[in-house]
Amino acid sequence: MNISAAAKVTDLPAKTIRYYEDIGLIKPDRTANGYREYSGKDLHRLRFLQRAHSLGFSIEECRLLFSLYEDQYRASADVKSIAIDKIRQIDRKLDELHSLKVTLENLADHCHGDDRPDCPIMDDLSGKPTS
Amino acid sequence: MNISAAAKVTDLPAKTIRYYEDIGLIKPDRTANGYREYSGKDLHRLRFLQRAHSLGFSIEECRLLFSLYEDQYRASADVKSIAIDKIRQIDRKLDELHSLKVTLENLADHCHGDDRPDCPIMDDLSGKPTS
DNA sequence: CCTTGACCTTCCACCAACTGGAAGCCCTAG
DNA sequence: CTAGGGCTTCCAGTTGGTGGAAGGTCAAGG
Repeated sequence: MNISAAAKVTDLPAKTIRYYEDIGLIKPDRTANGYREYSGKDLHRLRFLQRAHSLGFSIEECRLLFSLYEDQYRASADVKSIAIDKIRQIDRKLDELHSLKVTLENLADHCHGDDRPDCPIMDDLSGKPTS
Repeated sequence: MNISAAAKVTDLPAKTIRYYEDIGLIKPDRTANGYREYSGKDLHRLRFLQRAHSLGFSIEECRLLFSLYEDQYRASADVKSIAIDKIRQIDRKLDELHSLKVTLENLADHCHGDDRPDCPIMDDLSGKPTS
């Protein structure tokens, strides 16, 4: 299977698949003319990477997860702890975004939003003390 | 005021301030020896940028916001619509992170997390149908 | 006067995770 | 035989900086 077909079945852009090869995540065979040839194993690996990445794991985390996947004796606890870590990272990001949102909403709520120039959002950004 | 003092009062790393100059966000004077010299106006501008950026606005959005800030006749509605847009972006990101979290939590909850190798997280990543 | 150390300057490289595009080979259909 | 599409490589750009090297400047201490 060549790269564009592999791209279709794995739901990854061809460019990304080449990039994954650059950084050593996958090493497909080559046909006589130099084209990349993806085996079933390669496709499985790419799908694994696609799923892990879409779950928010970084490339390096995906690399680690796949090496754990290939190690048939690894403890499930090792995998679980990575997932738990990722959940904590997501929680921190959620908190941060939530407080940003609250701040912005407060500012926007106090801005009348018409064609007059006075604007509490600008006052805040420019460091004017809140009245 | 030289760059390290400016860094202190604006809560921005000196490197970042130089970077902001590179991309045209600020143009401090230079003293005879070539050192950057930050005026009160410059500091105000840097603080504006720092606050806007910490509220989640991108560099280009900060640039836009500052040009609106300098336009004393702009309508507050123009500023408000940028803030509302940003709030919507944050909402989308919150939704996305939340569903990631739910998915990961489901996977982690079903993983016994001990020293045995079988692991539902891996099963999911490798495309094994959920039992 | 000289040295030392803390500044400052510029420039270049690097991070993640791709994406776009150019130049050029390959293959097939008409 | 040519046109198109797909494939290859390589280079540059994205965002928002960060780290470091090489070298100029300045003030204090001996």
